[in-house]
Amino acid sequence: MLHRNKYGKFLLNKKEIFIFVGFMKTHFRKNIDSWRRDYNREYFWISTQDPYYIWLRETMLQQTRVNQAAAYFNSFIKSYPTVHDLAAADEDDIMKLWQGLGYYSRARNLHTTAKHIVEEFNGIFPQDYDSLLALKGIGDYTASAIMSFSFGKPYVTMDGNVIRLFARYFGINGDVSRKAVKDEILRLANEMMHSFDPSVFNQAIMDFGAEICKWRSPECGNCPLNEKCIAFNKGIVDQLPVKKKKALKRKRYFNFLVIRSNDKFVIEKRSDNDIWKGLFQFPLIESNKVLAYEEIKSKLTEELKLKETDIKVNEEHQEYKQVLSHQMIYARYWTIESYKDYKSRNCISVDKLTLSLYAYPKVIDCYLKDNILI
DNA sequence: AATTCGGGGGT
DNA sequence: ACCCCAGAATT
Repeated sequence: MLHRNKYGKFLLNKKEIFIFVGFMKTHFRKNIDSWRRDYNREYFWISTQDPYYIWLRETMLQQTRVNQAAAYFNSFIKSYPTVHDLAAADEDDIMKLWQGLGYYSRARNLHTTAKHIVEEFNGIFPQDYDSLLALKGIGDYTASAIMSFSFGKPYVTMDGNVIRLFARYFGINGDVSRKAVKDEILRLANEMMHSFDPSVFNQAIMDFGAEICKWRSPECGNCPLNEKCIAFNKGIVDQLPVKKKKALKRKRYFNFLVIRSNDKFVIEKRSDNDIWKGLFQFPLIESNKVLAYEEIKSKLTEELKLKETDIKVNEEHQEYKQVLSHQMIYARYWTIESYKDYKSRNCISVDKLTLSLYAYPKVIDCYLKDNILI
């Protein structure tokens, strides 16, 4: 059935491909079904089809491991048991509860969409894909998750696990960051789902990707799909899926000014379209290199308009490094004794005892825990 | 299509 | 070091 073309690749005519893929589909469906029947993954969240819970859970799981999101999910449903509670919440409180989970636009979009559902839809989630997709923070994956897990409709949740599983099983060697390649995988997955319970199928393929068809050291030896898995039979499992290399990280130097007078501290909310939008920090001077003591002192008068007679700057050598997906943050801290209340930029003055009520990025939270709140 | 949004964890 | 993670929004 298989013969080679002049490039050495296997070539099939249309009819042969149809039959070949048909065999693979039957094999996949049969074996993924028997696998998931024996499989029992422990989940930390309650078993439910409530779209509010599904939406919240799937939003937290975007680019986030199950184990990392679980505790956050539980604290959210405790503080905000319904979409009405979330809609009525103070955004700073939501951010505080989200602190540490990352991708903070998710938390802001969560609030926006909760308010939208309460005000426009009387608290009822829309039950069609396009209406869900139109909501802030809901993309293809999350819309499909709500459609299948809450409403039992046949939409494939094509996450990283599913892309990896299908790229390997069908030996797809196109760059999976390209839309055409993802569309092809989605088409195959949709055919596979046919006549399955959509929620069972989605759960099965995502669990399978996470537990068996793992990125590194996948369990091909025990894999119930290995008989027809193209990547396995060609010995190229570790080469799939194909993805473009990541860009280099930008380096940024953050000089935080810990301004205190008596037991008051100055913090400000990040509002630019930049990392950590909506979180609080100490007043910041950013630079493209490490700044020396004298340079900091001159910037204080320039950028923060602090008078030298009103302050006393203490040298601080501690540095925290924070690695993000696209940036390296080198954070330094300068303690400043201020003899007057500092009021400038969008700063607020906060008592030491209430500092912990605000949401901070990790570099600030760690500094507070190590040096202030001890 | 490419880039940018965190932070934790595996290899 | 490097890459991934139950992705989405923006440019």
